[in-house]
Amino acid sequence: MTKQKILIIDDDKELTELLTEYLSYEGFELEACHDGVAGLARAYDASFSLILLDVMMPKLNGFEVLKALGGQHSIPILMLTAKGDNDDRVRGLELGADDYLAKPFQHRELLARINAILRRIKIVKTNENSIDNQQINAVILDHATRQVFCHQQRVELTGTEFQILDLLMNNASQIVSKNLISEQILKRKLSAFDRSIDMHISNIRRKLLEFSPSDKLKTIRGAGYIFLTGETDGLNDND
Amino acid sequence: MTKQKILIIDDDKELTELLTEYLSYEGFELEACHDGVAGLARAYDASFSLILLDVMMPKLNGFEVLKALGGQHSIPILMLTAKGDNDDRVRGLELGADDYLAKPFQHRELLARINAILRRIKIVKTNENSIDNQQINAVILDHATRQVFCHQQRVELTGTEFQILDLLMNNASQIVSKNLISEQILKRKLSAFDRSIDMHISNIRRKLLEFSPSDKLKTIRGAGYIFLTGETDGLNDND
DNA sequence: AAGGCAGTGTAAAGTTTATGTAAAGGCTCT
DNA sequence: AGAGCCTTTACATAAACTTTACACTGCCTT
Repeated sequence: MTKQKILIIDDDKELTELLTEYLSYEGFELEACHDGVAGLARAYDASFSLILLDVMMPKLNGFEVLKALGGQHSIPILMLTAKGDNDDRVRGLELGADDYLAKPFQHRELLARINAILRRIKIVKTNENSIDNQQINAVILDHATRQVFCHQQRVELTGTEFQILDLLMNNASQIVSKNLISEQILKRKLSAFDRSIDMHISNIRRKLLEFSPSDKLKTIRGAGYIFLTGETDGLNDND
Repeated sequence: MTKQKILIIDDDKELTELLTEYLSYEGFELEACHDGVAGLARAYDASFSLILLDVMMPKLNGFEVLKALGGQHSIPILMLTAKGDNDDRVRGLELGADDYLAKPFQHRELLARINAILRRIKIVKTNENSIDNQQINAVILDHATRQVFCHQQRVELTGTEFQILDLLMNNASQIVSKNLISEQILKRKLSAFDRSIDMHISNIRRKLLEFSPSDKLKTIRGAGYIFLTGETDGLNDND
């Protein structure tokens, strides 16, 4: 997966530099704004995974930024503040912040809180997309018995092949990157010349094609693979 | 919506009663367990929306319960503890807790934190089910499947072309410089006689024109390109 | 107004990179 | 040791990207 981007909105440049260095080291991509107005403008960029928002700032303070974004903002917000009193925390949370950390804080705690928020989002997204026993495009995947059928005929898949097909079917019609497959199924980072995934895909393709005339796995060069739903969803390139 | 259920795991019966009363009043349905083993057993009931987990408990402490549930548990967990020290908090968060609140706490802060977690989950679920497409000037860009449509017809773009079009559409009606395109998409500085961007633009133009009579990419000599919105936004000088 | 120049459009050639797959190698379990 | 599975190697192929080359366009200079 690509690096997750974090937006820091804080007028303390020394702090933003420190955090940028620390969080970059932890694998995030950082961008800093030094006042509320600039920060608010950037906060609409959906490519950010999380926003670190200071309360005390020139032009527009943290609470005002929160209000402007509205309670339903889709990017999670972690508030940072010098004042750590209870009412302040509650106010921030009620205005839509996801968490609240009082300065000074230890970097490790900030990281843990960031990860907690991102982890929860990831879990929710994963659960939202997974179904237990599904049939798509003549392929049936039975989790209980770990069997796969294609056009009512049994297909013999290995464990890894089953998991990859499962992942692809859970995200049918959507691109699934090799990177994701590697991390989710093979439990390792995808390294430069690793061809394992290509091989597994190749094998799944071959086995499914034994019982079906059409290739159900579409390659998106440079991006990943898609399990085709079979409805003419615009994915077939010859209609 | 039906009432959301919260599971409290805490051996302090006085506290659980207080919380039960308070949170019931706030519209939640409560259930309490008074030791780790009983709590762990109930924690697998997916009908709970959230778990309040005490650290200091007989039989199995909060950290052990967390570990047993694993980092990917689908029910969010808010830890409660008498010890509020940093290491403890970080440990809890790293083990999979979503938040951490030190006793004694004000009921209102607990409620705010509970709501913050539940709100985030709701937002993510809502977003996940809504499609993340944008349509401008008869061009639709679908991020999930990485497909592009122009006047309802599929346009085959390469990865780089897709990214450039995405960038341009995200800044529709605004000038996007070649420099920016080069740095954002091609990940390199734009050098003197580099014509790559011109080529990509040319290809995107050609592909879109197959399905549309009007050119959607306007060249601003010496400055960059603009994705036209189609409304007469003052950018079209000849139609 | 003519000429020159830098920026742009695009076809075509050249280069790089990603992918498909057979085959060999290696690991693990029995 | 054998079977089964996963990974690596190797090579062919296809796709994408960049460079080259030349025509054209708009703008500035003279």
